[in-house]
Amino acid sequence: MRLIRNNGRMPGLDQTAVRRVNTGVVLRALADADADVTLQELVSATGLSRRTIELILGELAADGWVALAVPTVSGGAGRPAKRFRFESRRLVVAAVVLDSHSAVAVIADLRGGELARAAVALPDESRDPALTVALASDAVRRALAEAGVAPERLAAGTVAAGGVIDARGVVGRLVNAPLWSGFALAAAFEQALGIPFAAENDANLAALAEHWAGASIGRPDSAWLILGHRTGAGFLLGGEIHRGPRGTAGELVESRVLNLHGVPDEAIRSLTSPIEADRRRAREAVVAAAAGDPRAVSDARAFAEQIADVIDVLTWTIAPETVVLGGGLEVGAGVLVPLVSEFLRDRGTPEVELVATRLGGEAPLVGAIRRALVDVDSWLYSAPGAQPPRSSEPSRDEPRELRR
Amino acid sequence: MRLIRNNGRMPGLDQTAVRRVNTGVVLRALADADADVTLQELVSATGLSRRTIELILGELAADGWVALAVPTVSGGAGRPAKRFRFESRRLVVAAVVLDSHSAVAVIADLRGGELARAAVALPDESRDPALTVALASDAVRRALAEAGVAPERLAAGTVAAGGVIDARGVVGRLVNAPLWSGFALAAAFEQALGIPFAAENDANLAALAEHWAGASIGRPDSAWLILGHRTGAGFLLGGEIHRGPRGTAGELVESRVLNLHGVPDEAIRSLTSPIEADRRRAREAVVAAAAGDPRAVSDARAFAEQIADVIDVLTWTIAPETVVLGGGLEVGAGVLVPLVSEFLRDRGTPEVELVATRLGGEAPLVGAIRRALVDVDSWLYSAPGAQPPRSSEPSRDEPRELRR
DNA sequence: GAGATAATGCGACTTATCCGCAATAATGGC
DNA sequence: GCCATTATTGCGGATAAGTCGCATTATCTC
Repeated sequence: MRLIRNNGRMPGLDQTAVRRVNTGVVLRALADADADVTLQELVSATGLSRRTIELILGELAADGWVALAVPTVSGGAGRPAKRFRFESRRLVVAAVVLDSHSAVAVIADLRGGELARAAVALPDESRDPALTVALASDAVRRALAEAGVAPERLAAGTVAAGGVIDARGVVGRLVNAPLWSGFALAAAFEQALGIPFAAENDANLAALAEHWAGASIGRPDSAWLILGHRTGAGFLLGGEIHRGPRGTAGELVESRVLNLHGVPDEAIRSLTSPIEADRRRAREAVVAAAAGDPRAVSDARAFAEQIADVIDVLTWTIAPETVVLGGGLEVGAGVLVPLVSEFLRDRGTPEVELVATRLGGEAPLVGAIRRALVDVDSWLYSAPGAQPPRSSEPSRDEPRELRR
Repeated sequence: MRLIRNNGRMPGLDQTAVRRVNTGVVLRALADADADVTLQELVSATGLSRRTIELILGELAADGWVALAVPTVSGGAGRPAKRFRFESRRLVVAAVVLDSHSAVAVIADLRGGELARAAVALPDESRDPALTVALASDAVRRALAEAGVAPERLAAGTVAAGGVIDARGVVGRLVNAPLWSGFALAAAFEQALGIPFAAENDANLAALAEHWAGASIGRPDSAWLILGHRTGAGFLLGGEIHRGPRGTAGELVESRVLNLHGVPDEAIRSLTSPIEADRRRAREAVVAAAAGDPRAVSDARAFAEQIADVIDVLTWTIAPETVVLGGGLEVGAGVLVPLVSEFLRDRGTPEVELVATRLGGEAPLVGAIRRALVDVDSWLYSAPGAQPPRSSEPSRDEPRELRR
């Protein structure tokens, strides 16, 4: 007699849910604080009573999430308040960035701070997914060792790569690497490292990074755009990556209608080239355009017009509030932004904020860190019904109230 | 000493929050049930104990949200269970659809069922926003009276209109109606009727409607598309309307890059015309194409190619899982869908589900009902920290535990 | 060293959930 | 028609977790 549908909807709550949520709220407040905090500060931040916070802190301290800070020198009169410190290395995450020639692995703490980094060259053009994952996983382990963190503390990871990657971390099509098509990239890293792993398009992660700690802070609807030698976009909607059901969102270069393939040979387009010599020539073209050299200005205008066309299309579809020029374009932003804005005005495109990346080439890596942290957050901080990671529990003395 | 940021994050919970949430869970289970339900059924649907549900039902009944159903004839042995009925008319919502010639107002109950409808002709081409709102509000009041519902029970409303409308219900640009530019449409209805009102683009509401009760059920990432005489799209991402910060998402016709203005004169394009004679000719063209008439087939192919081009662009940006052909196109779906699919294959566009509207011309209206219900849901069913409507409380005996 | 000040530690009270027993109201066989 | 069977109801009591407030404690200032 199934008269009532309850398709995965929220189940009823009991008191223990309250404690679960409140524990998360307190932990989050601690993690977000700039410095060690007092009970009073937690009271005003969470709205909970001091007594409750006291009890929760007791449990958190017993499980190693917080520690009493050294009895710092106090300011005013009265009994000095205890200060509590969030143990941001209680767990760490891994970020991996793959390109055709190398892999970089970074270990970061729960606040996103980088603890260690390791790089590895990938066999020239071998393009073997399994080998790549093996080498990159080794790099993660080396970085972990260098950071001096026990492997059990590694809670989650994210790998950034080019091309179409769907929500389950399966590669759709990698430019120039047919062997990767259909490869379960995220699952391969999960297998190799024994922790939950996500795989995401690098432009999407760059967009996430800029929103977290870059040029689009406070702009939850933004796009990260690269054009020229490479072409792609990453979209953030409501602060979350928008990849679409098959991961195709952002791979503008694949559209034969938009036709961004036929790349003319203006030097300025090579700002996004992976080859240093090309990039140097492109930078020279930017300087020349800035100086008013007619040929360089004409080239820059042609490039800017193509950028404006793409932004116009984005405005009537994805409708970002902000567009971040990334992947090398930031070098030419001084010349390009005014030109692009002019073309947009000509087309009657509604105003869009146009800014240059602030994270530069680090953007995909920073985004991968952030992405992994979001995964951890989802089970670490409250959220009734959240699930702890599947593979390996980070530690035996996991706090009970966070377990289920 | 603001060391802790708590920018609108979730505050701590106390026990009353549990009751608030559980009350909402029970109410939602009641509302979602197909028929009157027993306590046992609520237990299995919510996971709460019978005792708790009993207490909550007592409060809900006292406040008029549920009633004891007639002691229906029972089936098996044992004491027959009481059956509870959700009072779906405890509150109602209003949906208004504006086009250039008329306004339609509908009153619907909390399950979305239509209770009454009223229409009004708008003065020919007068295009006065204030007058339009006044006439449409009168239609709402007439429908309310016809439904026999006390005005205090009207909880929220939504108005559907063409053009760019931002998240606060301000009109950006209405095709052929410059007087409307910048008009605060939602606020005008709020003023006139004294209840929270939303204003949304009609294509966006159509997309919402198809997902709720039409062709894209179970497809939270979908697009509703219309091309030809009229051109526009509505996007649903994660089950919610995606309009972009300025409401520009979906107004593809505005893009000079996509250039969907220059409408050739193939008869089949007039499927989306507001003029009945044009539509009849278009339907004849569809029949002719289906019969193999060379000229008609050629026209249909040209139209299908343009549709395919738009879908290709959407795939690499919005990336819908499903595209619903609406606003008259459903008539030609039999002819158009295969042709569009063929063009998409040619372009290498990843597979997209392509379906015809199931709600037809009612889609924007149904979407407006749904949109208003979503507003009500947000404060009616649980959600700690939810706000009741601003303007007029629906009734004096509002349940206490739902108030704050 | 005394007073002022602010944080801590803890007991008492409240809210809301869950558990389980006894009472209740139908059905159906004899 | 009566009684056993059965599922539901009604309600008292235990438990979890949050709030309030008083007495205590630790530090600074004069």
